[in-house]
Amino acid sequence: MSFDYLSKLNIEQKQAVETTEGPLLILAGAGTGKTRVLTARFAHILIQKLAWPDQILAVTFTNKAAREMKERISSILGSPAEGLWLGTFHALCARMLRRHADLVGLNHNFTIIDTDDQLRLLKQIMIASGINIKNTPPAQLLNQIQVWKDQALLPQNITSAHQKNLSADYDVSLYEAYQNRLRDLNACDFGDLMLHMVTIFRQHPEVLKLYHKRFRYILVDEYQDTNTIQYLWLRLLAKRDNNEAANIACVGDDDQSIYSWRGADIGNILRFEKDFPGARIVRLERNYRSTPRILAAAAGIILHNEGRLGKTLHAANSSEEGEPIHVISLLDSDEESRVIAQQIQNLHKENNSYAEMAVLVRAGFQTRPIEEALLRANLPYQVIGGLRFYERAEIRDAIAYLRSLIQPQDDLAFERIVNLPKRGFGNVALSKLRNEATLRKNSLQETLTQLLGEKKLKGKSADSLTDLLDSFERARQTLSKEGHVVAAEQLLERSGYLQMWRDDRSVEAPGRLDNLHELIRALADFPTLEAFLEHIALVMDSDALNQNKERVSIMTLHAAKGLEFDIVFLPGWEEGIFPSQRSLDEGGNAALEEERRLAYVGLTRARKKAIILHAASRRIYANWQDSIPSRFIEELPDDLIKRVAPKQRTSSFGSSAWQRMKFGQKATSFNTEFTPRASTISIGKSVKHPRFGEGIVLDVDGDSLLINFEETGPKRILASFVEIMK
DNA sequence: CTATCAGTAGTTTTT
DNA sequence: CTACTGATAG
Repeated sequence: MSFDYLSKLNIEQKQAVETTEGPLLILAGAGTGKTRVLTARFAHILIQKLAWPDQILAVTFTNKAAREMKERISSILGSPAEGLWLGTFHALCARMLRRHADLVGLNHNFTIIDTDDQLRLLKQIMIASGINIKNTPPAQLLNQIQVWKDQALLPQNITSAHQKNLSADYDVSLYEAYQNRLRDLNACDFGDLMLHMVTIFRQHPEVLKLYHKRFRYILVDEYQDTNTIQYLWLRLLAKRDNNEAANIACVGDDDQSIYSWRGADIGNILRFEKDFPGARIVRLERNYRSTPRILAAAAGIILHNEGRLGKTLHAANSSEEGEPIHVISLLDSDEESRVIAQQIQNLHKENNSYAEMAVLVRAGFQTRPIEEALLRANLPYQVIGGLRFYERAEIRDAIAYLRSLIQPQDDLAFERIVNLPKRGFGNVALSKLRNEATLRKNSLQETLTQLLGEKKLKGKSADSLTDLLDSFERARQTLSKEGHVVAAEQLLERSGYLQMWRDDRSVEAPGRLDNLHELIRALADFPTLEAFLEHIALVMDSDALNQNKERVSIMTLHAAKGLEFDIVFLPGWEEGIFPSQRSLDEGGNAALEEERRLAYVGLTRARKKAIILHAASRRIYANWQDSIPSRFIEELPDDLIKRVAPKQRTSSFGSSAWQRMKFGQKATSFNTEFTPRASTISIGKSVKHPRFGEGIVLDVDGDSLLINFEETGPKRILASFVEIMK
């Protein structure tokens, strides 16, 4: 057998692959071939026959990473990799929990509920215990419960020390009540998937032993992002009774730990050698992605952090230094967006593909002005992140219908759709039904069926509810006869849910209908509704669809981790924005270091070119705010950057703000083709825009024109994007 | 029960 | 500015 997976590896990578026995920490810097090593290691263990496929546990954080790994393993092996224990922490825990559910009082077919359901449930519990929801928001407690769960804390483990972030109005008994209610509903929230498994491992050593026997090798991706419970879960699985060294290999990069606010504990990776005595450490420092200049700039920033394991990236292909990092200083945030659009346009003319450019922002609100600028310049873009397919309201509604169909006792799902479309059954009636259901110790759906049978409900609402229940009944029959796809479609149709959107005259309605049809289509990819629901509960990503599109990507720095682009724009490098004020206020120096790691992540996304921008004045919501350049700009080594500033303008723009800019005096002439043509354009002229068509100029403000378009009405457009008509 | 309005808050979010 | 929530009127 000759599998050519080792020859492509460098010496450190090879070492990481071939050191199969004992604990191993692979410190893999950005762009050093981490995924390649992980998959090669996996394949190596199989090919050397050190273990069977089902004796390796491979854990990732994202479904995307799991999918990628699976594909690459298959391609090394030359056959599809089946039966692997490869997946996200949550997916793997769900798989285990289905086998041992009874040990925590659940049935094996438990439902995994989403955030909406969690909140609704907790709200009900709080109202039931007479708490004023207005003063004590359920969301706050829910958040705390999640934090507790991430720390592996059960209700009985909560002490006053764990509650100091929470007002006294939130009693711990609420957490207990929430857990009890979940158990009664045969449901789990996301945190429970891990919490229950850790609980089971701790209370039932015989179960843990099963997995000890099974897993000979453990691989963990993104170890720097593990939180306490994930760490405990791993340690329980890795540490054996006889103190024999576990074959656990963790890959991570302490410099890319950016999720502490979600409970990720950078200490886990820093502590690795202590946790696993005799651990070996392999550093991957050869970067195959970026130019030496970009790497040096990133290094210059991250050097300011303390408490690192220490690691320096070297460019593997260092024949050319590469371009300096551009730092563009601008007057205001509007100009920032315009310059980004302008530069994208220029770079595209120089044969750079849109798909190889990305704009990485610190926070979501920064995307809108950039989107607008790209839209005006008629440049193709996509915003990554935001609402994912399965988070859209109509999809969640449809899912609630499907859950109610196969699990009539799923009250949370039923509540969501009982009055959707409107069936004259609002909050008042719903809480009456809830009370009645509690009395009868029955599900909402069953209780409603009984009440209708007893003729306890009358009028229009009784009719439409009878219709609803009838739709469920018929769909259940269809399910057994014609399969789940037909049944699902029939249910959504007969219940009037699809019609509700057809009747909706809003602009979003057609899109929502499309999504619903897409959902029905996707059902065919799964053998059963149960399999489909499990998939969407755990595999909520949909970015597999968006690849290879010839578009500029706009996303947050967090969302960009793991991705790479030729050219990366980094706007908003201003104190208060990046580093984020809120972060600094709440987390002090630790938070500043995390912000700095974010900057490091941002820069190392770029292969060839990184462009940092900052503005002296930024529009935040309604008003303008002055801002000074980010300290991270000052931390960049001077010889690696090139400062670029627009021409000093004579227009009415705030020159006082400009004066306050730290780099104002250094500002050189703006050297891109950013040429306002306002001089030739005046009020009353007819102009033509590639996207909006023809219009009349109503107002001129510098290079920004107010144009009344024939088709779309007045819009603000950059002068360079329109043509003057004779 | 539903529609409308006023008031409020507004980092990051792999599952 | 806007998107979401809760209270109030119809």
